Formats: sequence, C-alpha cells, structure tokens
Amino acid sequence: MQEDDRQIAAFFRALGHPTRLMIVKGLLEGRRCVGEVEGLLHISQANTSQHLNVLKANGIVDCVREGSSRCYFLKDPECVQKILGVLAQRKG
Amino acid sequence: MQEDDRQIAAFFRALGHPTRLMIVKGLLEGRRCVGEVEGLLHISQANTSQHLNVLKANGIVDCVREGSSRCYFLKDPECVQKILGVLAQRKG
DNA sequence: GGATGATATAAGCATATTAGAATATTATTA
DNA sequence: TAATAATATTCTAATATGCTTATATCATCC
Repeated sequence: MQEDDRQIAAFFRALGHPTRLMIVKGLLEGRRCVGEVEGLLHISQANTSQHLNVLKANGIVDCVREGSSRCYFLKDPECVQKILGVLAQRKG
Repeated sequence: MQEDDRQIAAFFRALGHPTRLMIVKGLLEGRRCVGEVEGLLHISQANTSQHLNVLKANGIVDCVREGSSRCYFLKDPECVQKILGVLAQRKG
C-alpha cells in the first residue's frame, strides 16, 4: 500500500462526514472564519473547531490569522470543485 | 442538509478506508469475484465480504452471480476514474 | 440428497469518531 | 494590564468501525 493511497483514503475519510462536507462546500464560496462556519451550519463552536481541525490535518484546508479570528480556506478549491462536479452527475 | 449531500458524504466515507480504496482501484481494472479480491489484498474472506458490502451499500459497486461465485464491479467506473485522476494531481 | 466450494452473516471485542461541556489560549481593546 | 472576543483543547460518554472467529447460506457436482 502506497503512502499516496493512504493520503487519498484520508482525504475521502475527511470528507466523509456530512458536517465536514458542508463546511467544504461553504468554503468553495470563499474563506470563512470559525464563527461564520459555526453560524452557517448551526453547530457548536467546539464542534466547528474540531471538524475544521480534521480537515486541516488531512490537508484539505488551511488557515490564516486575521485579527482576532482565523480564516479557513480550501488548499485546492479546484480539486474539490472538480470532484464534487463529477459526483453531482454520477448515476445512482 | 440535502439528501444528495448525505449520499455524497456516504460515498466519501465508503472510500475513506485504505482497504476499500484498494478494492475499488482493483475493480477499475475489471470485475473481480470475492476470492480474487481476497487474494489480491491478503485479507480474510469475511473481511473482504464486509468491505465489499459497505461499498455496495453505498452504491459504489454492485455484483452479479457467476456460477458459485459472485462478481463485483464498479457501478460507475468513469466517475471513480475521474475522481482519482483529479486527486492524483492535487497539490499536497 | 450429501459433500464441497464460494460467499455472507452474526457475535464479540478493541479501537476510533463524534459531540457536548468545561476550560485554556491568543489577540484586541479599553 | 484587565476585560473581552475568538478560537482551540481537553475530558467524557455515546456511538460507530474494523477485524476475528464461528457459523450459515447458496450453488454445483457427484
């Protein structure tokens, strides 16, 4: 088993949670700070932070400090966009 | 949260295990019966069957009887191929 | 119909994930 | 520097996953 494959599986697993998928879809529209994500999805602050951390640990998002808050963004939005595009038109 | 999104998350989750990713990559080359998958990945028969079942439950593979064995195949190989292609060239 | 080969299912245990509550950290502002 | 806002971390309980062992099912061949 190649390391690449492990990373790919990790990528899938990270996106394999409804909440995280929603976060990623939200980030397709632009960077968002934690509070914004929280408000968008109506989940707790801690849980938001935890999910963002999973996405970050798996190389899907990254963040920058912006004043007192932290902005999260997709590291490779085109990649995500393409994959979701393919999935959108897959046959059931 | 749309039902579509749940299905997409489920798709990701199903592929989010190294063994299942390997199974799917194997099936890209053609249909395989359970015993073949088992031999290819060096995992137990029961475990092979279980993983195949997860993939089937999430609409990624299907199977047909072929004599005394069962052949599994990707329901939408192009879709899988495209997604793996995108991932292969994503920036770390 | 009984034996055998191929696969599926069930039970049980270990480990991982998830979410909530509480607390800690870090940066800004007064 | 104290207070506050924003986010992260820790702890915990509940639930889900993954794997092994054992057993069941189903088709084929004699």
